[in-house]
Amino acid sequence: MDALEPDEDACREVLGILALIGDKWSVLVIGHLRDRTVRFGELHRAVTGISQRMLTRTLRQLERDGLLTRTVHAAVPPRVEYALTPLGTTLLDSVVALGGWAVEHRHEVVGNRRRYDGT
Amino acid sequence: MDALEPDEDACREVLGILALIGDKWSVLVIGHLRDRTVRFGELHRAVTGISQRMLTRTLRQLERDGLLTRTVHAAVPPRVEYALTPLGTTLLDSVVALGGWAVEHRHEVVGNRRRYDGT
DNA sequence: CCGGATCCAAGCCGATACTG
DNA sequence: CAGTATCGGCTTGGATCCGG
Repeated sequence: MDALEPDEDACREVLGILALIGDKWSVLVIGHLRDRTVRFGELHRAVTGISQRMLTRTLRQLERDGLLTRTVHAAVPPRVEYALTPLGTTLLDSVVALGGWAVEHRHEVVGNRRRYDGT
Repeated sequence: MDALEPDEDACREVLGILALIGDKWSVLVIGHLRDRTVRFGELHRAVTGISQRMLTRTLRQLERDGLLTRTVHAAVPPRVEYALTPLGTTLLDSVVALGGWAVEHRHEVVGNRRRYDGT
């Protein structure tokens, strides 16, 4: 694992960031913010199956990491908008690149699984 | 999310594969198999903190996906060796690439977190 | 409209003990 | 040596109700 361990405890940081990529909701949310600014309710409808709770938690974490911004417009009704930061955009690009691997090899992988399960 | 949704249900497959990357143990195990063939006990010692149970489960899943091979040498004492398949190697390359993003931006991310938590 | 707070079920994961 | 089996704690995530 040397390539992922420049020094000893950087490893935890890197793994923590990779875990972000592995999180289903994070990826979907980031994907939906690719080019636009999106409101909370809009995301709630767009990301199929996410609960309000999980959407809030996911957005908070991504905001904490500086991957997106949260802007509250004081008004009635309330209006909260989310958008990717430049940092978030670079991450999205990298994730899409890795997603390319998944798209390329997904048939191979599911084929392997079926063969393994059949055996 | 169009780039990750070539068609409707491919999305689940791709997300499932991305989840693999998010799995701490999978990444560490794959990393240790980069260039060598490794025995079970050797992995157990190399991957710090992993339990026997988790190592077995992780290896089984990676084998199921066709990312590594498991070869049993009938002998006493038993001897089981694990090695990356070509498919596994291509995944490792992609993961290392994404790990590059994490290494590049990790200070920025943890800085953001500290600022957020401080506020 | 946005999201915090609470309750509760499901599943993960480590520790431990036991087999071929 | 390389696992499997079982148990118990703990996290995770959905549902629901409530507040700004």
